[in-house]
Amino acid sequence: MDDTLYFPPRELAVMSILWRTGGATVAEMKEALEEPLAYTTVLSALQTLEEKGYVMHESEGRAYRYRATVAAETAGDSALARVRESIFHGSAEKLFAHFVSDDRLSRGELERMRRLLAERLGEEA
Amino acid sequence: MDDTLYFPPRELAVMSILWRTGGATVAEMKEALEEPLAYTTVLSALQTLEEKGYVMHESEGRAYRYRATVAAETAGDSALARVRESIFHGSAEKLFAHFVSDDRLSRGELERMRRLLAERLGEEA
DNA sequence: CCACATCTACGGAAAAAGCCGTTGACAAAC
DNA sequence: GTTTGTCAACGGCTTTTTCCGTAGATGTGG
Repeated sequence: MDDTLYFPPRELAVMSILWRTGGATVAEMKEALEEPLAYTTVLSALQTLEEKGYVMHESEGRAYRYRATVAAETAGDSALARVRESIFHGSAEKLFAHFVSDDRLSRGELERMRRLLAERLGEEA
Repeated sequence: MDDTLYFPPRELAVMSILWRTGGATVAEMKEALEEPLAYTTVLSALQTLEEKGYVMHESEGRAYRYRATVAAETAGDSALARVRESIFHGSAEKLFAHFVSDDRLSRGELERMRRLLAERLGEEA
């Protein structure tokens, strides 16, 4: 079993909306997507994802409501591991260093991160 | 100009080796890749990447030596932004929280991260 | 009942990604 | 000089991804 979750760009965009909303009909999905796509294009994407097992659907009135079957956190694990491995030479610290060097991070964000890290270090005592 | 760098799985594996080594011939690349691929398969991957402008080559003896034209850090920016956007609802803190919750992080790693973060917060004074 | 809107299923085209065999160039080994 | 090994170029095939039109089902308003 390969636990490596991988989503190509468009499929990731679809999953992203499912994670945000908790579930969506095709029409809602089409609306939520940045790019204007045909209705059937959106449906196809969802059906492809369903075939792969990353999505399921249930009837809601006359339409289907689609939901993710994998948690965003799980996908996050996989994605971060891949980024660490492939781009930061397997080093979590390198990834972290690069992550916090981003100018766009506000002081508030950084301080909340510090608090989180302190808690994480504390709990380990 | 679309500054979004995206590498499908195999191409990412190739880029990863170029970032690690600083450059590689086809034979070296073939050797370095996990999976056993035909020589021409590896060459094709490099040529595809070159066509996209992510890689260049120079002659070295009778062979070519390939190098990345994009820095790993640049690809890292792009990848982390995508992960943050798509999976962690655009929140750097959520990404961070998830990142540090990983059990496999050692105390030493966590402490070095704390130091990095402290420096980052200090320099902003 | 009929037109209209909304929905899924199905099929298929086009492009990207992945994979490799064959070919011909070239040099080193014999 | 001929064989052998290593190299890049090229073309071709398969699978995956992306995209959409058509068809058929079903409900709604007139």
